[in-house]
Amino acid sequence: MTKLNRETVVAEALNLLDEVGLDAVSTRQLAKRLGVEQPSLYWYFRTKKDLLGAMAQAAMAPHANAPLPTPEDDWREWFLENTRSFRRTLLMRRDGARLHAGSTPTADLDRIRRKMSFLVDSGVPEHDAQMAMLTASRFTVGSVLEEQADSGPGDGPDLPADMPLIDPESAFEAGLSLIVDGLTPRITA
Amino acid sequence: MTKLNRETVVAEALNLLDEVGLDAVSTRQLAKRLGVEQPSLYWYFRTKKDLLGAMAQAAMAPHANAPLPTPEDDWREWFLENTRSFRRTLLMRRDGARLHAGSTPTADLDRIRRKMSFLVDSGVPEHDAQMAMLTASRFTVGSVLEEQADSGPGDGPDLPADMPLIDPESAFEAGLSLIVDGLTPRITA
DNA sequence: CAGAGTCATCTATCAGCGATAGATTGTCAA
DNA sequence: TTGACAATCTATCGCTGATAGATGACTCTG
Repeated sequence: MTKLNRETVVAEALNLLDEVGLDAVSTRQLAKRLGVEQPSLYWYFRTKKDLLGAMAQAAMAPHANAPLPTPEDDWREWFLENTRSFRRTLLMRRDGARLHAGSTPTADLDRIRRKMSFLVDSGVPEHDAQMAMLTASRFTVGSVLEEQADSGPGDGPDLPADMPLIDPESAFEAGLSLIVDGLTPRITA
Repeated sequence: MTKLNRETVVAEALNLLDEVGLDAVSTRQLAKRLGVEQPSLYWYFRTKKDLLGAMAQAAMAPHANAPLPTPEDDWREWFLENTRSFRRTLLMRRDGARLHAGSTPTADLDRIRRKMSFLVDSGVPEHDAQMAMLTASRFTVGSVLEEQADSGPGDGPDLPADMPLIDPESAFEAGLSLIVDGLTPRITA
C-alpha cells in the first residue's frame, strides 16, 4: 500500500465529494476508498472540520493560483474576469460553494493586497475597491450556493410560465454588471 | 401535557437553534425540551429536513409579512429598506443565513410579483428589476452567511493592522449602495 | 547487532444521530 | 360498547465522528 499523506487524503476526499455530495462525505467512506481503516484519518486531521477546511482550500486552488493583474490590464475587465474565476472555481466541485462557505478560509492577504493595489492604481478609491471586492465575492458565493442547491426529486415548486426561470449564468452576469456599473462612476482617474 | 402541534414544535426548535446553533439542533434535544420522546416528532415532520424547512419559513416570517410598497414610495429608498429587512430577519436567528440557504424556500410568488410591479411602475425596466432583486438577495445571503460564520476560539487568523477589519453593517451598506447605484442609471422614467 | 523511539496504522469501542416498526393509550362517534 | 383514529410510546437499526490503546514497521544510537 502506497503510504498515505495529507494531500492524498484531501484529493480522494474531493473525488468522494464530487461523487456523493457534501452531506454524504463520511470519514468511513473516505477511508474505504483509501484502503485504510477509518481512525487512521485522524492521524492526518484532528477533526473532520479540519479535513473539510483542507478540502476547501485545495478546491479553491485554481482561483488562488490564477495570475495577478498587471498594470496594463483594464480594471473593469479584470474585475469581471476575477469574479468569474471565483465563480468558476466554486462550480468545479459539487457543493463547492457550501464547502467554501463552511470553512474559515485562510485568505492569502498578500494576494488580496496586490489586487487592491492594482485597483487603486487604476483610479479606484481604496475604500470603494475594498467594498467592491467584498460585494462581488459575497454575491458570488450567494449565487453559486443557490445554483448548487440540492435539486432532488419533488423539490422545485410549480414554476409559473409568466416568470420564466432565468439561467444561472445570465443572472450572475447581470448581477456582476450591476456591481461594476455601481463602481464605475466612483473612479477618480 | 399540553398537546403538541406543528407550530409548537417549530417554535421550540427555533429556541433551541438560538441556544445551541444549527449543528447542535437534534431531534433528541428538541424532543427533550418538548417533554416528549424523540420519535414523536416524526408524527409532525416526515424528515428532519422538513422540520428545518418549516423552521426556515417561520424564521423568515418578519420579512415575509412586512408591508408591501405603495405607489408613493421612492423606489430607491424602498429597495434599500427591503434588502435591509431581509438582512435583519436573517440576523434575528442564530445561523439564520445557513438555515435559510439550506432550505428550498417556498417563495411567495404573488409578493414577489407585487414588488416587481412596483419597481416597473417606478420606471425600472422589468429585466433589470428582476436582476437587481436577485442580486441584492444573493449578496445579502452571502454577507450574513459570513457575518454569522462560527467564530469559535482560535478561529480568526492574525489580523494585520493595515487592513483594519471592516464592520459587517458598513460593508453591507456599501455593497447595497453599489448595487442600487448600478441600477439607478437604467431607469427610464 | 540490540534496543529505543517514533511514525503510522490497527482493533475495539463510545456516545450520539436520523429514522422505522409496531405496540399502546386516549378520545370521540356510532 | 365497540370501533376507529390520532398521538404517543418502546425498542431498535445502521450510521456517524471521535478516542484509547495495542501493534507493527522502520530508523537511529550505542
